[in-house]
Amino acid sequence: MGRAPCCDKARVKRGPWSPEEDELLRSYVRSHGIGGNWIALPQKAGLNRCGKSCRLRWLNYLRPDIKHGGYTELEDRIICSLYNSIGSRWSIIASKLPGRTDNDVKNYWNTKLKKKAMVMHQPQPPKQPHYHHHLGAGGCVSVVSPPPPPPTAQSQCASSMKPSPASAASSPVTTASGDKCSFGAMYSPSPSQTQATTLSAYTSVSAPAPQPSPLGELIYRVPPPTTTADSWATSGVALDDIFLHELIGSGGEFPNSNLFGGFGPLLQDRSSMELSACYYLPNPQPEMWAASDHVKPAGALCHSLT
DNA sequence: AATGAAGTCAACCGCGATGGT
DNA sequence: GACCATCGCGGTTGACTTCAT
Repeated sequence: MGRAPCCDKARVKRGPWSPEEDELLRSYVRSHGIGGNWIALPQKAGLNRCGKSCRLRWLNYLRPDIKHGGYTELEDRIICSLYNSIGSRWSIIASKLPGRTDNDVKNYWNTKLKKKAMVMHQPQPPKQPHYHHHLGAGGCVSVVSPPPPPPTAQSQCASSMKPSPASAASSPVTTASGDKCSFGAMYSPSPSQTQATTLSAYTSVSAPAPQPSPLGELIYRVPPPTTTADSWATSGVALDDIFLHELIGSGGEFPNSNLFGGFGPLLQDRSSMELSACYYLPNPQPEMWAASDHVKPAGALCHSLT
């Protein structure tokens, strides 16, 4: 037995919205607000549309602060980085991009960014350094071997081409041992790099912080690329770490406690912890691990990514 | 100019989450 | 706790546009 439809599909108009319908919805929302009930809204607004359709139209198109197209390189990086970190959680990703909607970001990823990454993706050359990871009890990793070459935008994005498990919030990379880790783990900078970049991102900027626009804050935190060519390579490395912090929340509390298995509270003390990676065990529950140093924890496993 | 392929994106669908009763 | 209505999300579809031949 199927779920009852939200409205009588035979009686409501479907398909593209006319300018008249747009104006009806816009003017109704302007004068009455949404009123907390999208299902009842169409009738009140004089629209022969399903409530869900009205909601979608408003959120994705009619809202006054919506931006369409014209994605900047920074937005590309944010999308790729967040996709690497949390997977296809478009609403979360879109929330970091003022004026962008989840639908828009999703379309942009599916039609442009993903393809770009696939085209650019090159198989790893045989002589790759092995990135040894210390696996803590929580199943997380920290890079302790010499850092890999700086990733390019393409390589960073390309890793996202691997399908994400539906329940895990990232694009996993399978290690030699069969465990999975996020791309951020693979390309975490060396301890000194991480520290320097993270410190730079959080504390070394002397200019006053901009106003609370999420994107503004990100711009503030991410060191601006010096050239177009190195833009991804220089700031992309740190982006995952920055975003993971970002996701934990400025006060240390994780905005979505389900993400990363609710490990946010462990990460409150930034001064002594380095957020190193997000690591997935065969258990699909993703977990965050904050390492206070880079010494292999007792009983930890060591991986080589091949 | 015609036509088919590929790309784009608004809109739809169905499901899980959430909140009220 | 069960039930119901609604919301919000991610995946998918299909109409339209652009490109290549």
